[in-house]
Amino acid sequence: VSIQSYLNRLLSRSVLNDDEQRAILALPYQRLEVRGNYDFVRLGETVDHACLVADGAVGRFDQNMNGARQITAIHLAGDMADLQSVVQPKATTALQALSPTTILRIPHVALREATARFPALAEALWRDCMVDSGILSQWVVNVGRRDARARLAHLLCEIATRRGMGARPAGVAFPFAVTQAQLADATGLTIVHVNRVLKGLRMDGLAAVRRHEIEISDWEKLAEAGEFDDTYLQITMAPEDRLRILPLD
Amino acid sequence: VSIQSYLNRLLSRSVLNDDEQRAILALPYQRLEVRGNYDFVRLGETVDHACLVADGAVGRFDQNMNGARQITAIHLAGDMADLQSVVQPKATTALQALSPTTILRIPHVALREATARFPALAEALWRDCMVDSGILSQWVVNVGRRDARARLAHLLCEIATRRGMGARPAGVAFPFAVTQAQLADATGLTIVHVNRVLKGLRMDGLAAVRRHEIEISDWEKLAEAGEFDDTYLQITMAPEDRLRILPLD
DNA sequence: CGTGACGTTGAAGAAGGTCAACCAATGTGG
DNA sequence: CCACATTGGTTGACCTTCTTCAACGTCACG
Repeated sequence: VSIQSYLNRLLSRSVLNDDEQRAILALPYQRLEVRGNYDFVRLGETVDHACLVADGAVGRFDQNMNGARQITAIHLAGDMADLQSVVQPKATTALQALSPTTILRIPHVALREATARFPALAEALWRDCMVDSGILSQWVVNVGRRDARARLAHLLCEIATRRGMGARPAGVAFPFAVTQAQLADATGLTIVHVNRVLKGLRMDGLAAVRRHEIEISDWEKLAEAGEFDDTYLQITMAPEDRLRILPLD
Repeated sequence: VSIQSYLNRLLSRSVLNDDEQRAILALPYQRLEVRGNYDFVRLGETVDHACLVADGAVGRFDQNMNGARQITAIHLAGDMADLQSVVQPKATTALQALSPTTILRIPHVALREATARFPALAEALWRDCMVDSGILSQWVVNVGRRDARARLAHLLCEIATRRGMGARPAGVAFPFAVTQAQLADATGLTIVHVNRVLKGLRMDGLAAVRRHEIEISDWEKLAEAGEFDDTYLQITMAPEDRLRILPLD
């Protein structure tokens, strides 16, 4: 996974001309391998680069004052984990690799040059940030208004859909390394309870989370249990709905 | 409250030159009076204007499939309630007035013209969206990792601080109309439990929520109970920390 | 082949939800 | 100006969900 996949992602929601697309592909970066559970962006740190997840997964970690951790976002391969740092370089949350992860660090300077030269790129990046914001908003609903089983089912559906593995008639399994502790931090539950609820989902034949993969056994039932509706992810946007405010030259 | 207050808000975090400031102040708008509990932006609707809250308060409403409602953001006078609609005109959540509210509707066309002419304005607006996103992120921590008392205390501290009423040594009261049902929707609790917890806060002399005002009796204790730290609001940003990526001409 | 990280299970208790009733304030039509 | 309806606030009794604590199992890796 490289910059091309991020460009594809931008193009799935925004319209960019050839020059603009080339400007994205020409962005310089520095490859960084990060081990699991490592904070590669710390709270309060001022960063001069944005982090594109090339492989693995990244969690955005907040915590309350008793040290109880809360994951407020998960970024998968192809996602820009802290695009907002371009306009807000001081990190308000920490970024931690959930498993061994490859990061492409893209200097802010390069992004700023590109957006200054091509305002439509600024627009596309701003839009990308807003999609993340919409996901965050659903996250609030998830922890605020769903019980444990629905929370976990919803989270699994979201991850599967974002990995392109959602809504299959038959069961699927895809590689994804996540611990029960991380699921607990993402759903606002305790590890013990996550364990019990996962057992329930497994027993009922909805889904199984194993050490290195997630298996969705019955998408229909899982989506129903998690009250999942994928529109908020804005993943399958019809070409005519893709946007550009600025003229195409 | 008018456009000037929104400009002030932008200037508290971004650097804008005179022309850019004038462009903001010159934005056209249409005034709209909205009664409490009225959805003035509905889910799925495509809007062609952004809503600046001139007076009153607005909630961003999501809901799960059982109809349980969750407020994912509260916008106060001086806030732009759906700035993200400029780059994403299809509403992913509903906006509802929490009490009788005055909205200034600013046409997207005007905002787009302004940002196309002055890219630094696009930057400032993008940044403003990201501040809201940071608040949203804390909202996840609030509902995910704090008990009922802390959630309510935190919410009251946030509202007070955003109204410029935070961190006073003596007690203060400020006008703010919110029902216990709305507080329940914002904190992911039930009305009954909100009632009991508010009673506790009142009895312990921390704060009192009345029909038309909120009284903060003891800021110190309330902030402690809510684990409140206002940095995430980015309200008091030193002038030298205010940002501009683009050159100042 | 030990050691640490992760997963699993049981028992007990606390936080919060549910149901149901009642009260207080405001607003409206006759 | 009053009868009545409506909305919002308050309280008690009971029950469910989730947490806490504590122990033990299991897998991977040096």
